[in-house]
Amino acid sequence: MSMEDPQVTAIEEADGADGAEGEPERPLRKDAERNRRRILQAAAEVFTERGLEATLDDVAREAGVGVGTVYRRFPDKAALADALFEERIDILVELATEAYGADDPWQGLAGFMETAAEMLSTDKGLRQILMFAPYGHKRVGYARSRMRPAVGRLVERAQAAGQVRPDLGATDIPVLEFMLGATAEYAREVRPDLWRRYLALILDALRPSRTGFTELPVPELSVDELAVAMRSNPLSGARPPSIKPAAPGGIE
Amino acid sequence: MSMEDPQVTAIEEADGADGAEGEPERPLRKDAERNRRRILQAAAEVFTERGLEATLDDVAREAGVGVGTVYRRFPDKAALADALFEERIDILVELATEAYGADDPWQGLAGFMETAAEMLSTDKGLRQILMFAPYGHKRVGYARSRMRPAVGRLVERAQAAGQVRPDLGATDIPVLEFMLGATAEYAREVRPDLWRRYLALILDALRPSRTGFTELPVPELSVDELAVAMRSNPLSGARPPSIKPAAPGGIE
DNA sequence: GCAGAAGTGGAATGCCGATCTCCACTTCTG
DNA sequence: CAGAAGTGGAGATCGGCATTCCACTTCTGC
Repeated sequence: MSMEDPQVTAIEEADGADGAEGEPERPLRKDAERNRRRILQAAAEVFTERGLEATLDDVAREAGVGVGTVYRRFPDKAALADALFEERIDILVELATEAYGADDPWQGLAGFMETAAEMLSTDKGLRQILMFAPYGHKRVGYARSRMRPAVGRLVERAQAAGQVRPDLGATDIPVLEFMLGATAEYAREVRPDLWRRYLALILDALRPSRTGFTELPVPELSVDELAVAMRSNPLSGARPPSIKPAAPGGIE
Repeated sequence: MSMEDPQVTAIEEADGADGAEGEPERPLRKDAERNRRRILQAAAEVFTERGLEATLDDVAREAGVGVGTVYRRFPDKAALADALFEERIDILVELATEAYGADDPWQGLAGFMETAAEMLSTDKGLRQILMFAPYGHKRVGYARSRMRPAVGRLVERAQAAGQVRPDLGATDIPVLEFMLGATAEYAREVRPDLWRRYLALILDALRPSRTGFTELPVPELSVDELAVAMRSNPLSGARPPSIKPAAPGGIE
């Protein structure tokens, strides 16, 4: 039993993501409430787009408020991110569960993989939270514990139907999703949907055997696109210092 | 036009990777020479292991010299990295070329993909230089321009032999290698060779059709391993501040 | 319509980690 | 053995970011 309905959207209802308050209610002032919503809204935009390395100043600017205001509502960055992604993680878990309802076992699995990849590739913040769990260990751990059996069932059912190779494991799914997410990020600037090509490839790999191959939904990267993807990628902690200050001691 | 023969190995011959000297020679003092070699050696170790975000202090410590000494030999970090990875990039290019010599076209392609993935998954610095090109644009660009046709030939030959699906493009190969490299990094602490499992999967995907499936060489990640991989991953700029200094006079 | 509570902006603070410089000292070489 | 070459490593400098603080503004209840 969860203590809160997981249906509520983070944007509208999350109140600091703690839920261990002695005080039941304390209606915010009208303007404050409006600002709180703006902040969540802005955080959604910024974290989704640029990931968790975006600063709270960025969020504040996007929201049109000062940083102080952000801190008045959320104890720290982690709390904000946590509140924000709660909903999305729940959606993911729900997807895995629902997919079991599909008539065709293969469709259930493949469809889930596609939808999940779709979410992940759109949402850099979600990707980071799920893949690297920098914040919200509890929430993510909980989500995973619900996800695991759901995905497991999905895989096993498809295997039992002879639609998926028997040597595939349940944990392969998140790893494959990780690969797709990484690819999406890599190609984001040139081809935001390149991951679909590789999902199709992977799905072909999951079949126990096949005659012919699935048509790939997206063309390969051109050589130039590949070059741009490489260059434009802001990932990795290894960036050359923007501009080197010349020797400072020289003149005084 | 490069002003130096790209064949020279970085460790033994690179001298600062500049090449714009008026002086043709200036033999280093014996101890200096020894140190220079130690530095390259240490850099190889450190950058390979921890990637380019390792600091020059790390390199210096590993080499058993002071940072100043490093700076005396290499103008800056980029120059050191550049000198260091030159050789490895060349090896990669050579591999692609050699693979064309294989009798079986499929073996040529598959073997190249495996060897390349092997190099990439072992060497975080190489991965970063190739995938994200933070330094050494010129060198990497040059390497790519030689790699492209070699890989293209490899793919086309295998396709002509009916061993690879015809909708595969040459640029798919580096992208797939990227995916494998990312996976290797992800699972590094728990299972350094997990990428082999996914390479096998991908290779199955590349066939135009198949009866049965290749046995996967490495078992799937256990649930615990997956959890550890997620948690232990130092990637991504979004780390929570190690310890928060409490507010002075704060309660709790 | 007003007092004071609640809320606000954003400059300022503090922290951290990284690169690169500087120079008193050590080691080599002729 | 003198002086040139080389060395170490402390610390100057930079930049970026989370978080705090407080003078000021806005709302709300009466």
